[in-house]
Amino acid sequence: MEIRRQDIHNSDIPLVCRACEARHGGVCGALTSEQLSELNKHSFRNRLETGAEVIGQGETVVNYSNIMRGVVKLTKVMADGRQQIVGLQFAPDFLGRPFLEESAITAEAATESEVCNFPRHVLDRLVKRTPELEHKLHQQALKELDEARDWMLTLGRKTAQEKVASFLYLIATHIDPESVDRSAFELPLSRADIADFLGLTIETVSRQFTKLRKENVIRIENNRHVTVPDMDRLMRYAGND
Amino acid sequence: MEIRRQDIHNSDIPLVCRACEARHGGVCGALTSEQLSELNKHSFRNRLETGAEVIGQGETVVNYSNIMRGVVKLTKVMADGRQQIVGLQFAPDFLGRPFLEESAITAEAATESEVCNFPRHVLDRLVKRTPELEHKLHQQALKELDEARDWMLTLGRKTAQEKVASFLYLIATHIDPESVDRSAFELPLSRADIADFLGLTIETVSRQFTKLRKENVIRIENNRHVTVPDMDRLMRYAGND
DNA sequence: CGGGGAATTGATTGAAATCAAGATAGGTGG
DNA sequence: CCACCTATCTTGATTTCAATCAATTCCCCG
Repeated sequence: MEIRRQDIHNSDIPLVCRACEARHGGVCGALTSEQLSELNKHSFRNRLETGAEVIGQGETVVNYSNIMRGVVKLTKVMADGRQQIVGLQFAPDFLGRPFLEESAITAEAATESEVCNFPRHVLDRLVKRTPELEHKLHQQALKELDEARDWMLTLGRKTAQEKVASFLYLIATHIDPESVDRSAFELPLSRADIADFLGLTIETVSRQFTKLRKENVIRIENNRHVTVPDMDRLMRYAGND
Repeated sequence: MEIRRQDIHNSDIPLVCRACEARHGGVCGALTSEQLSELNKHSFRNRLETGAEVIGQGETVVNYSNIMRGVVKLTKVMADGRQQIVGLQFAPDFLGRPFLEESAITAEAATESEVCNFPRHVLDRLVKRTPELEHKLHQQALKELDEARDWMLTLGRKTAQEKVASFLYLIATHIDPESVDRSAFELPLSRADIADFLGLTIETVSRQFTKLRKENVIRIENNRHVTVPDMDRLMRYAGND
């Protein structure tokens, strides 16, 4: 039996939006089909190779984006090159800092990705007229704030082993929100990126992976493919209760 | 010559709100005098001793607050007692996590403080009807997110000396937003709190204070009173370009 | 003036960084 | 299809910065 979608006038919804996740979990869900059409006139989608920069620290924001596929990392760099990843964004997250001209962070594709972009001023205008849209953006900002504060505890107080386990747990629970089986996944980040996310060096990350592997907390194949036999055990290694 | 205030019907504004900072920099600025009166019917102010808890990690949120005076610290604790301060809030900041039943953090007074509380459901209702209020809350969430991410770089990548200098710089620039002279101030946190904010131990914090003092970056009197002869120099010690 | 928590200082240990080789894997061209 | 090349990752040896352990010393308060 076929389920009828809630969209009454499905045909009014732009073709490219129909299958887009951002319309369900993401900010576009706050828009009427007319608004979606309007926004769509000014939007464009593009594919990002791994490492491709969406926006750089200190640059002027011209576009906001929705992540349609892939993982985007948000980084901050110090003058001498020390780097910290301050956030990871997964589809269908909104990408951008509303109400600020200049970006305080760099956003770049951690994996091969696909994003949907719209000019800043177009969305800003739409936000002013659409309380429901501002509410969605507000909700996402609060979610990111919760995540940032969780990570501050990890950065400030956890051991290297707990940090690496925390990272694996984070990826297991975020990489594919639809999947029931979270025990097998591909790491979206290189060892260098993981180190920058955890405030560690590549070598320390590698050593902790080896230790977790030897203690059968995880299995690793081909550097990137991870299997977790017991998720609760991983959580305990992460120091989460 | 006297300047006329922008409030047309100043007499309609609740007495306790008239002098309150939150009406200017804070969220109450988004409200009409009628809304302010309505909210005021359900609000109550109270004084907090140093260390007094506003809300505990895992507890149900019944009130939101505005900080009228003082400094409030937001902390997260691990099961074994390790603690991390994940945010500092200064007057006239809004205190609370909209749209969530349960608090993920503990909020407690870092200094003797004064807050204005309103029931969660009253403000939640008001937010739904007042886009301008949600906008204010959204702005504050984004500000806190920016600050959290700045601090993640500090926690993940800075040395103990840079961390302590970063803390001093943060306090110098936040403690009294009105003050032109930011070179002398009282520390709102004990050494233990500073350690929990920086992801260090008390001893390391103390040693770094001593080092900064010996290198004439700061002067300290009576443990809490700090003078900064050259703010740019402090900023360099903090690793901020 | 004396008691007690907070802060400093000192000695030592330890976890992660750094320095330095190797091993593995993914990609390219013969 | 295989050999080679180069990135990426792992492993090992050593150093270093901050944690830990242990006394004092300093203030604030009664």
